Amino acid sequence: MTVLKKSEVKRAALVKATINLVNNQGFHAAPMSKIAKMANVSPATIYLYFENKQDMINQVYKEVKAEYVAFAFETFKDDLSVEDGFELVWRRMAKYKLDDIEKGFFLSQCENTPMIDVESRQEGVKNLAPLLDLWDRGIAQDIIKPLSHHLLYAFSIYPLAFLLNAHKRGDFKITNTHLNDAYQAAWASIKK
Amino acid sequence: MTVLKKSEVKRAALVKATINLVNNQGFHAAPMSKIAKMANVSPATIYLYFENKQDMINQVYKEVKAEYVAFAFETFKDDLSVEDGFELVWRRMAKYKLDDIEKGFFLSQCENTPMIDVESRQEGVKNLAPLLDLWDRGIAQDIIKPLSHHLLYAFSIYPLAFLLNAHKRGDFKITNTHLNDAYQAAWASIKK
DNA sequence: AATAAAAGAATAAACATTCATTTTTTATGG
DNA sequence: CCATAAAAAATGAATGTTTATTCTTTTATT
Repeated sequence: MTVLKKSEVKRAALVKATINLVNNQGFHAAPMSKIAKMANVSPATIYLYFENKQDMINQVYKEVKAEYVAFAFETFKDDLSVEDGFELVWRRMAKYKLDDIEKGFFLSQCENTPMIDVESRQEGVKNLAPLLDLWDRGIAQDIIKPLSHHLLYAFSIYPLAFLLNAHKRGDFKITNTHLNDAYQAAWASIKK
Repeated sequence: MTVLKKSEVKRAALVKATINLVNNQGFHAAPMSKIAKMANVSPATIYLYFENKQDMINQVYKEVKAEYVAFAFETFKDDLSVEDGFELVWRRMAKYKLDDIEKGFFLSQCENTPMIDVESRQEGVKNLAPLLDLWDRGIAQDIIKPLSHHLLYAFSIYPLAFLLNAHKRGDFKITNTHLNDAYQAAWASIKK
């Protein structure tokens, strides 16, 4: 087990508290004082780790996004077929978000709000490069529709965010069957 | 031309200002004072039309959502085939959001945040009943995959929100070709 | 003993909401 | 059609809280 320096423990608690509060109350109702309290830390301590609230939310977003994509591609190998590669990555993405609903939901929420700075968002998107490469390979091989990355993303990856929200709200329980159906729908929408 | 009572004019200006500010700064950075200024109205006037900020955002959401669905189904007829009916409604939804990007983006933003009250969200969802009926018809006729409404929505309608956001941010311009491609992808994901 | 990390209390600005007046609209009687 | 009084709508300024952030002191680490 890795031993964390004290400071890393506190920082992690702050990140976790931020995600939780933003998820459940919204950014507007997640004051620094509450975040500090939830992380068992003094408000002043936050400013040892983050410049200000905006910097905090940006850092949290970038970290979670990077972790998410790293997880999704962890077991990916270049010699997989496009279809197998896509399925693998898609399922890892789903797994990441379902195994840590809070982080998954946080990412969803960040997709649509002006909460995150433009630069941070762009940096978050950069992480997706391996997926875009995979799609390009698929397009070259005539397996995937020759569409803009935006369209491919919108129809194959983005829908997960909706399902996750419904799941977290309790409107809808994502079962294994649903997950399989969802994967089929994702693939059907982008395959040639 | 319908003549509006003075009050309806002011209320409409407030709604518009709210949508604009929430879209561009986020709920947390849309103070009542700014909303009032943008609507050319005194802050106190807001409270003649809305109970408080939360009530305001809920009302705005419900109104826009109702208008959106009404528009989408305006030209719908029960005697259309499932496929034609779906295409019609899908395209009307896209048209509504593209013709009024601000409202369209506002709706997208509302899908993922705890900004809107649970009850208001549920009321907004109720409007979609005709679409769910259409899907059920399609399922009964073996034209549409027998999936949960949540899945059908996630893959066929929800992706528009992503495209609209990218469009509004300037990352991506939705052309007619894109729109056709998007419709094809939407249909491919839900058709049997 | 020196340095770094953390804390609680203090500060100043921003905020949602209300209050006391003023302006505008509506209704009424000549 | 007008004058005017009552009612409604709208306002700017005030209120009391809440907020992000900083300051000074205390505690922990080196």
